[in-house]
Amino acid sequence: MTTAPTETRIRILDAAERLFMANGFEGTSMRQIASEAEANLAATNYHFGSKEALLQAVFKRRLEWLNGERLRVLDAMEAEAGDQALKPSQIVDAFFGTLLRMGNEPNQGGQTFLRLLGRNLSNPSDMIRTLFAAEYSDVLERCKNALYRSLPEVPKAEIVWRLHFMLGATLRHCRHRRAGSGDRLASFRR
Amino acid sequence: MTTAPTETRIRILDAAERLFMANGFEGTSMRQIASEAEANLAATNYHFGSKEALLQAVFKRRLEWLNGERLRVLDAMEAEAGDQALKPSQIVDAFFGTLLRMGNEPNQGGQTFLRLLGRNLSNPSDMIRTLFAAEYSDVLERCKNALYRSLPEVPKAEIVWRLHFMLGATLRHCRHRRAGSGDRLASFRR
DNA sequence: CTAGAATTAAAACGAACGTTTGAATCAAAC
DNA sequence: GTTTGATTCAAACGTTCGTTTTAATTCTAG
Repeated sequence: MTTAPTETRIRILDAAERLFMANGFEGTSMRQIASEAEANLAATNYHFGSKEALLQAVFKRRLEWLNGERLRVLDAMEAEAGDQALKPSQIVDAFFGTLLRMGNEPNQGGQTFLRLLGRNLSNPSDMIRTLFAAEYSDVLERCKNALYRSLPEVPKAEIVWRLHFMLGATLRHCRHRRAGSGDRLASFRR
Repeated sequence: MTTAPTETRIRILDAAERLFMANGFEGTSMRQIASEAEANLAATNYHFGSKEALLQAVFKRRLEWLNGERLRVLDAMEAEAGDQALKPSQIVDAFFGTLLRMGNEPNQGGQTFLRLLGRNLSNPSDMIRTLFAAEYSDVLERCKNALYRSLPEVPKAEIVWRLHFMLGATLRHCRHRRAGSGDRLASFRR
């Protein structure tokens, strides 16, 4: 299926991620990206096809890892819980905690990506919106079901609303976060 | 000095304000602005000289009104207070309250402008930064001095820091505010 | 070794961009 | 009624953009 990512492909992804975050999508040119990645201009279109597809790939790389990690955390939690329902705080931590912990690991582009995420999801384009719908459906469905089971007395529609609000608050946080402030969950524990 | 603003000049300013807010500076073209303002493309450069100068004019129009209003509020407060120092809450309301009340008046572009403000001041360009330094110096100096007098026991450097933090929080609020939520000061009274 | 994928280089494409130009239009002042 | 200055208009300018093409080169697996 997908071939192993090449060295240049990764350099282009990293450069695009950083430049999109710093200057926005329209404010970044393919020539800037190629130059920053020390790659040829044609290589960007060779690997990704178009500028929009490159932005998609930037998001997809991180979201695949992130949502995979979320599912792995849920797996571990449910294995330990046996047939008991998870605690709501566990589910919230699997979903939001995993996201926020992404920005803590040094030597990673997680910090840059989180801010790019916050920047682009405030006014998402149709493209970004559909990409997220596809990429998030699995983990979102699973978290919702876990919450239904964990909070049987709360109407399902209410749970969906609460998730919406938490997502909005988290994106707000991502958009304005600055590097090096330590515990990313602190602002959610008050 | 400055001639009375022409009808088209105002239409261009309004259109630019709304489009810059919706699509960002790089994401908005002069042709879009001219079309939305039902003006000729050349009229935009005739009235403002360049795209950057147009963005500056968008900010300047609102900031001149805003800072003038702030000074008027301070004048009225000090006239009533006689030779007594103003209360800190009064100064804060003159500075931040006036800003936030700007978005409450219907039939005005204040709401749009506040969000444009929040959007552009998170990563301000050099141009925006210098414009703000010039436009804000008067009212900021006066508010700082009023706070020094109002809080003589607090070190001046500490007052400056607190102002910085309040400005940051306010811009965060402006960036994510949505229309029609009523009292703009509610989130500051908790 | 060889075939195929990956990369570089240089050039060009049409489209859209910000900007400029020069003539046409209009409103008042003389 | 003509002149003057401000404003509007259609058209074009040069530049940059995303993208494509062609060819030559390097890397890598069978």
